[in-house]
Amino acid sequence: MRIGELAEAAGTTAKTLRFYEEQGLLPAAERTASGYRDYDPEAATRIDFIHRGQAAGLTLAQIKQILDIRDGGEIPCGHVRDLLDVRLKDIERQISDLVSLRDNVAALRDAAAEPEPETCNADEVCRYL
Amino acid sequence: MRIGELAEAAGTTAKTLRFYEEQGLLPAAERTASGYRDYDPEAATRIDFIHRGQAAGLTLAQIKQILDIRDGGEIPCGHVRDLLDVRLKDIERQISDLVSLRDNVAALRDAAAEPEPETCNADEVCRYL
DNA sequence: CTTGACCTTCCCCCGTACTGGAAGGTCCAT
DNA sequence: ATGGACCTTCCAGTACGGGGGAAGGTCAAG
Repeated sequence: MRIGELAEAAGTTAKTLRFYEEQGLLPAAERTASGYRDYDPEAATRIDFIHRGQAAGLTLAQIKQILDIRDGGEIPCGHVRDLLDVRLKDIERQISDLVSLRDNVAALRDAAAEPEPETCNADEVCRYL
Repeated sequence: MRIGELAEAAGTTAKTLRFYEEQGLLPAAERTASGYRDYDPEAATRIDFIHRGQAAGLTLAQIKQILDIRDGGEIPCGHVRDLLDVRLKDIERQISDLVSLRDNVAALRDAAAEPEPETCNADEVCRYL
């Protein structure tokens, strides 16, 4: 099948598939006599996997690591678990950072809710920030 | 004072200050006869304000909006409040997105905690993702 | 007078995951 | 044979906040 068909089947674009190939996430496709990429319909499975990885917040580089292990004939379960573990800790850290930020921003906004401009002085630009 | 001194006083780098000037966050400094930027030590206050804005998660473009209002002789309280309001909603959305993601990733990781590689098949790359 | 630290402008580079567009070739139907 | 939809490669740009380094000028100390 051609790149456009595969892209539609996998819910993405031809442009993105060429990009994935360039990044090493998809193997170089076979070519027709005229140079068109000719895909096995099963390639869609691999693209689905990439999408699942993205949904889990993995970067393309991390997804590529998993794919490389699998392509090397090994079973990537262990690495997947490690990546998920690291990713989970990272997400937790992001959440707690954002929660702190939310509290700070909320406090600032509340202070700014009833502004008393006359107490502002130009030196500090805005006393509510 | 020279750009390097100001940078150190404000906890940043000369490079960043030139960048801020280029972006319109800092007014063009006066120049010495030989072309060196010559700052008023009070410029540090403005840089501190930029840092406070960044700490509140505002972009440089948003901080510039506030600065422009202040530089226009108006009081930016209202705009600051609006920006903080929008920022707060955005942070809350990010938090709830991340919480959902955390739950999904945690479930995947737990499933991968005791892998049964024999039940994996190459077609799906990794059944734990 | 020289050395070293500082300054100037300039343009390119980082990561992330694409997207847009130009210039040209191909496939299929009419 | 012609039109339109598709394909190819390559180059550039997006948002964000800077960083790296070259080529050259300047300043103060020794």
